[in-house]
Amino acid sequence: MFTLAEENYLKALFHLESESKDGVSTNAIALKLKTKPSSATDMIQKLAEKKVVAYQKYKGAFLTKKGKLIAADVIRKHRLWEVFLVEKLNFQWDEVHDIAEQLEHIKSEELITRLDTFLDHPNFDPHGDPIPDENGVIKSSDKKLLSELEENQQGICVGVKQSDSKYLQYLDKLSINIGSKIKVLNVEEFDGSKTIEVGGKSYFISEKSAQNIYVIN
Amino acid sequence: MFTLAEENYLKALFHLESESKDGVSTNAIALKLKTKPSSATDMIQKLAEKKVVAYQKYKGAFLTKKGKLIAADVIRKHRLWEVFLVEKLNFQWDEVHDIAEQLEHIKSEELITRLDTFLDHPNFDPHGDPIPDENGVIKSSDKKLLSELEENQQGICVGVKQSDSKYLQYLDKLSINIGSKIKVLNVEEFDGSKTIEVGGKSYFISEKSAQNIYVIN
DNA sequence: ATATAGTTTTAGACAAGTCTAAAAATAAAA
DNA sequence: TTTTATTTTTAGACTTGTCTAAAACTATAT
Repeated sequence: MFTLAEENYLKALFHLESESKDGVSTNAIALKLKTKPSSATDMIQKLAEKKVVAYQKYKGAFLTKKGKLIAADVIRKHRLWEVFLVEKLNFQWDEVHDIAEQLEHIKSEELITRLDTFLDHPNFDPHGDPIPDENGVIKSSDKKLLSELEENQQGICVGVKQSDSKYLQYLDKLSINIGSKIKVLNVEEFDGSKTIEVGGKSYFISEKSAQNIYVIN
Repeated sequence: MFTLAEENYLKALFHLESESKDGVSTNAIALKLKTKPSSATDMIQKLAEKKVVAYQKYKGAFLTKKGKLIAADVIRKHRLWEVFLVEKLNFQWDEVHDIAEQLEHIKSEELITRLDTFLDHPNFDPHGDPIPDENGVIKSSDKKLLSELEENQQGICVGVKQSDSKYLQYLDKLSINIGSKIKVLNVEEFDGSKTIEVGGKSYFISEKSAQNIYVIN
């Protein structure tokens, strides 16, 4: 069983690993977790003893297979709770992170199994990030930007890149939501703006705006 | 802001106060929280400094007005989460306590407000215990046992006293659930057994069984 | 009223997780 | 290749919440 602090370190390591090829420096971890490098060193050494992290002094750390599983499980919980908060409690996409950060540490396999079922086994969280399955496997997603779609292509909205309230309200006007099917009817060559179809109606969207919306297709 | 441990002490105190007129002994608190009396003393002293507990050495402790509010809030969260677990995730009444024990410490006013709305502002948890409102006020409940009802009286099931799986399955057969309207058609004098009407059908229930079901009317 | 039993508090220790300050190792620059 | 700068680790201290053992208080019984 892992403590809250341990889980947070594993999660941070998981995210940092995917960004940098080499081992992750204790400094980078400290930065991510808003703590001091000395604290990170302490914890990484502890996690190394527990065999969830591989670590050599001054050489950085990375997750072992076991560590990756635990981290993926925490991330799974986090993202499932985010879906719950948005879909069921009507939070906006940008309001849920801090709450999910707490909920992800609730200990109960059964709870997550049932939550997953209740939410109808979602594959993506409200930010468009994939939700690992029960075995920690992350479906390699075809997540791309709406701006990358060409004429007559379509995709399902899985999230947004940056999400401030005003922008979300704008999306509401276009009836774009998670799960919305978006079809590109027309692309304007000179500025990349698009005409799209959402829910039977057509709308106009600028290239800049389309670069902020994630879709899978 | 109160820590998880502090919240648990306040909650324990809240429950213990309602059982005994005098101040609550540190021993009783330790017993309830499965810790040692010395630990309880330490914590009570700390809470006294924070003005949420009134405490005199060797004389026991009780909650101040402020302490009561905080305790009621934790209990509110606990019970709302229990309703969620049972009504939405289909847990059984006896499986939810430990999970709610964790969920009750999640910090977010907004979350609880929305959860309350999502659950349609329930007044009772699955065990029939009343849910304090946003101001910590507990509706004085008319909770009684089904066995106390007389002929032609009726009540709404708000929970059970003891709940093992087998018993819950038995209740399912009688289509008794939280919120079920139960009408007493007939009471057998010599053994207290009853004929009741639930959902348009009539069933037979023993006195012993009726003593296990909470209703309000 | 005094000895005894039971309860409650204090004192000191420990584990987890953090911090600061100083030492050690690595990387960069002259 | 030295020197200098930067990164990383160690050492020691602090906080929270717990514990054990001992001391202080209260209640009980003779």
